[in-house]
Amino acid sequence: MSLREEKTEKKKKEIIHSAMQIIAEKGYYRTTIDDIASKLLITKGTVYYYFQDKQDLLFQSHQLLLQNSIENLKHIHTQPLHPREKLKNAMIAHMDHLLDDQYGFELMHKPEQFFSHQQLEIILQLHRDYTELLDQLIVIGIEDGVFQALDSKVTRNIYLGAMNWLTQWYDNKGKKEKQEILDQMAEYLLNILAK
Amino acid sequence: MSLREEKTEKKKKEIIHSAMQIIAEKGYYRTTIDDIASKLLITKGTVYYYFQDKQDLLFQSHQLLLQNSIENLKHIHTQPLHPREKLKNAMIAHMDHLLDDQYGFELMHKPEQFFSHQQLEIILQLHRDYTELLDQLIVIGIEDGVFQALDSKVTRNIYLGAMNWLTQWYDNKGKKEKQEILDQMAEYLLNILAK
Amino acid sequence: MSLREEKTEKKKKEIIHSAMQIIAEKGYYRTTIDDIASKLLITKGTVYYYFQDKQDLLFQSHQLLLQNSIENLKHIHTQPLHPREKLKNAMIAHMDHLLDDQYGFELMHKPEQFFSHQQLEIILQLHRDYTELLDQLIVIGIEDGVFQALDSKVTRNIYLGAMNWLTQWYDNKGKKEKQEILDQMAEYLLNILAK
Amino acid sequence: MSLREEKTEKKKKEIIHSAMQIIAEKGYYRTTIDDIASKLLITKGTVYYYFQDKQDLLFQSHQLLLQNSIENLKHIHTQPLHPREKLKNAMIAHMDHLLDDQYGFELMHKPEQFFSHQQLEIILQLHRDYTELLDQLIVIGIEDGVFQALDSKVTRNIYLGAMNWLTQWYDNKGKKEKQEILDQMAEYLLNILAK
DNA sequence: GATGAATGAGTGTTCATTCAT
DNA sequence: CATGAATGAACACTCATTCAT
Repeated sequence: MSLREEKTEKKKKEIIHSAMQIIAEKGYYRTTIDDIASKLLITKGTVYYYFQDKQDLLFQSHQLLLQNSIENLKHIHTQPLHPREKLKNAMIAHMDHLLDDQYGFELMHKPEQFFSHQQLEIILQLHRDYTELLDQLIVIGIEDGVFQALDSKVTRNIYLGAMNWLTQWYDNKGKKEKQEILDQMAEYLLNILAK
Repeated sequence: MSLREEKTEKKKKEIIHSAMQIIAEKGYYRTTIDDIASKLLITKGTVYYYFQDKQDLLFQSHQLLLQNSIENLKHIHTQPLHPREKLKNAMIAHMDHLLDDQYGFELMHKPEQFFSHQQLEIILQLHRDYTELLDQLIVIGIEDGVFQALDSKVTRNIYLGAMNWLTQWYDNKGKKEKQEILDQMAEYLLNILAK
Repeated sequence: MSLREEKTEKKKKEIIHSAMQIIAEKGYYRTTIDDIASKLLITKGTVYYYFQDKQDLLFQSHQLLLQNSIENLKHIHTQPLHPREKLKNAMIAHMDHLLDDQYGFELMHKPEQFFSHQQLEIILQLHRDYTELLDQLIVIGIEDGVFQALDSKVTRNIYLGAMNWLTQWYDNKGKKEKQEILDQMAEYLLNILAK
Repeated sequence: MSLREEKTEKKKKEIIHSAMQIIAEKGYYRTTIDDIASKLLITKGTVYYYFQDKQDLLFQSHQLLLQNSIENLKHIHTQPLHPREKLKNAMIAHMDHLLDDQYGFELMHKPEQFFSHQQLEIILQLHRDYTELLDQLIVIGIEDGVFQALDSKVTRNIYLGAMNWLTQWYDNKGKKEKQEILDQMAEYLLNILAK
């Protein structure tokens, strides 16, 4: 990658980051291109220089987010840990990521409303990749006899729902430490699979 | 209530129902008043005859939904059943309702973005009423020694998240019967509290 | 006039009166038929029973107002007074009327914007009748040698402008009594014609 | 001021001028943003690029008008003329301005109906500044013994009313020359203060 | 006579998008 | 590369008006 391309890439990430923050706060429809631009002290036109349109910006943001999450999961897969610990780590990483970047919740809900057909294909593939990795953690645990032999897909969906919902009720001014809550959540959820 | 008032009330409910369906499909911001009206073969003006504005329509819809859910839960409370069965029934009723009326998911996410301060007060109170009733079902089970003594609030939030997420992945053309899925979901979730 | 017609006439005047008050406060365009109706605890439909449309209501109100003013002036004409006193009385009556019924000021400004062609004819005729009567009071004074021989039309327009402007600055909570102000205004204005 | 800012300023004034003309003709409420835009062969959107909303456009127009008038009056104050001539010049300038830019009459009537609280503060202050300057011209004449010692505020209000009313009856196709009429008006009005 | 319900044309406003410079 | 200016398609909302009952 040339220096120029790197610079471009860096600028794009800046814009994506700014967009993600504002969309997380205000939601996709309430966020204007102006909001995103003015936060970075640039103009609307500049955003259009780097992205085709609002949808494209959203798409690239979402894609980046998912790719990062997948990388995370892959990394966890490679670690030499007990299946229960691996799954627990995956869940905690998921929630951690979610709370840092509250963004995206809106988009996980009916993504077909936000993306074009082509984009949707890619997004859904990434979703599948992510859930696949999650499923494997469950399946491995079952095969190892660590977990009950439940339906891995239903279980995974329960996990995703419960974890994603965290942004609704997590109170960062609450008494408990964040890590304590995430740990508790993970433990409770692991109860489902416990023998 | 006079005949005329009843008719008005009926019409309002018709509009609310139409609105709920379209908002469930397309989301609040993509739904126009025209969409809602033309589905009922009436005009925009008529919608405005019954509701102050788009927000008011949304508010009244949401309020009605929550009130119905609360009634449901209250009814379950009065039934002479084992705590485990009560909680299971409550969960199944929640999910059943959700799948019938997919609406509302979007709104549960950051309701402060959709409602005025006054409206928000009312909505949040109804939320509290609902979760309170759910919590009680958990607490009673714990006190009766049927459930583990987990944190009822965290457990309840796991339940709500997992259940609300169902609309994301439930496939009504899938192999399994709806009732079978709901039962399975409830059973898995009850695992968390199982001794 | 039959009893029924009288009742109708009375109701029309009620509506006209209500309309005049609100239009005086809020202006023609900011006043809705609903405003006028609800002040009288009747419905929009009822207003349309008595008047063809908003314009018609406005027209009839304005017409009534002008007719009353003309009657006033005619009455002053018949009184056995010194020309200066007659003119002064006419001015004070004009201002008195204006302050009671602040209405109409907006309409005197470019009436062609408010009325249909036919209506305009009638309104303008009434305007002419009124100014004619005012002019005569000036002319008589000049002929009697009481006033300077100024251009009566220009003088009359000065008088009308100065008087109609009163609603802009008259402060009914001010120190001076209303009658005192009106007297002072009239005296000052008479200075113009004074020899 | 940069070239670009100057261009922007120029464009804003163009729009203001267009708006003032149409509002003078049709009144504020009958004037649509489309009217204003299409007169300049631009689109509605462009108007909104330069002004926040219709009210803002109105406010800025009115403000400009008043500022110009105040400048005029200040200039007259500095001239080495007899008090009577100064006042006469001020009156003629006022009327001249009014006839050129018929606009604004509607707004002087109950400005609180057109402007926001903040805007109103500014507008009223400008009104006060203007009338203050007018009052001074009267007071100076009185102190110099040129005028009768009448109440300067009442006199000023008579002057303003009579002058502003001119737009109602001035007929630019009439026999008399404009300057002749304005001179006559001023002379008649000065009669009031004449000893 | 009176009303509640319904209408639809009109208008202000927003905002993603384009493009010449 | 970046920007300011301009656009126009949408959309929420208002309100005079109509009409069946």
